[in-house]
Amino acid sequence: MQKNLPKIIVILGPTASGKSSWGLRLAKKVSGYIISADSRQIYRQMDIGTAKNLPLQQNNLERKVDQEIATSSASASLRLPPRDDIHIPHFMIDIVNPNDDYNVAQYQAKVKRIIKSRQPQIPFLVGGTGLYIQAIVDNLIIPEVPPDVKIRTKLELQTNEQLFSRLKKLDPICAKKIDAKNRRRLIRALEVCLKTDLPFSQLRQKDKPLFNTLQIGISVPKKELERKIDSRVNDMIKQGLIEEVKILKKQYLDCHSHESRRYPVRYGNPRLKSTISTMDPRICGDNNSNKTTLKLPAFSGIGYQEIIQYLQNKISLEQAIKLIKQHTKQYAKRQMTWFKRDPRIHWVTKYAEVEKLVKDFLEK
RNA sequence: GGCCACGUGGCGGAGUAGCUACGCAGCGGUCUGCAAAACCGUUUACACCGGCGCAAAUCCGGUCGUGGCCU
Repeated sequence: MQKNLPKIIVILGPTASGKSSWGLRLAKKVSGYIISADSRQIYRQMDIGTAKNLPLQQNNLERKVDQEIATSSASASLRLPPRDDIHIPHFMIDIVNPNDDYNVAQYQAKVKRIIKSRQPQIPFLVGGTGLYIQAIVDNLIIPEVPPDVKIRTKLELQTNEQLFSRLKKLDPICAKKIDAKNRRRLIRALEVCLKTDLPFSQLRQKDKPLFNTLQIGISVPKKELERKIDSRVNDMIKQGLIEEVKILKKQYLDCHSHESRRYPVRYGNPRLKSTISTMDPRICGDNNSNKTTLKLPAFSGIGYQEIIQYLQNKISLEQAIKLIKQHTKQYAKRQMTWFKRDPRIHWVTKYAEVEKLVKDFLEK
């Protein structure tokens, strides 16, 4: 344990493992607060599909408490006895609109600021987006090269092979490690090389850690997790996911009022003749273009893509629900693949274990 | 009962004699400005029995099964 570094506690795990409720319980216990580490809860209006219910309850609580304070005298409210429904502040939820771009760099910067401003209160970083968590825990130095439309537009014209051989020249080390067929990564690597005249591989570094971190992973047996996912998805439908998506679709995807995209998008392999390339993929989500629809990052979220397909009459509701469940399970698996490689994570199965870990960590 | 068609891996779906189809799912993995994304690797098959052929998922015969039409 490094001296003098602020402490943070990370609660991670696959979707539906129960992170939010454990995080909330812990935060109440030690009067901490919560920072969501979830790349989808960032978006406003996407509540049901991103399982935001707990944080939203907390927000409502906040309003309620505010009202109580407003209606009672200040001194009286300060003396209110401790109650179970105390409000725990939640951060990094509802911070941009669904048609905004968002990324790790922005996330990292903002979270650092929040933690700093709240010291010495204990933050609980709760979520399942591995990269976002890593950006904070390992203090990743993300090359300060924001996405550049011009460069990306040009690069989008080339095939994977062309991109790769170019990268090989500019940054052989990076070329060795990169997925040669992953255009998104190829383009970013080239973008950084071209803008900085430095190899991307040299810029990807970790800075000195900013925090003393306790990472807790919630371990749920596979079968049980699958059950939880199934029932969570059923609940989402009951809670009105379809209605939520309808509203979003109408507002952001149907043929009206949208600014042009910040960067161009090409679908599929440019060598194939079926490839479509366009500068504004948000054109009319409806005609045969589910891919187009999905180009708004927020709408690539599980639960949203499938319901949109359903609303476009491409699949039945049953199929949509089945797909949501399937995709969620696949996602959970990917999350585990990511987390597995970090040996610092303490995997636990029972809440009592977590409480002990936290207690020991805070006493150190 | 008769006639016709079809029977390929968990599912979809090519292949009509000699070489891994493929897609999805499953399983494993990658990950530094879109990460619930993007990408990579990979297991499982030719209904059954017999025949012709150097060689059969592929041709012939039969058995079983499925679907359709007819009586």
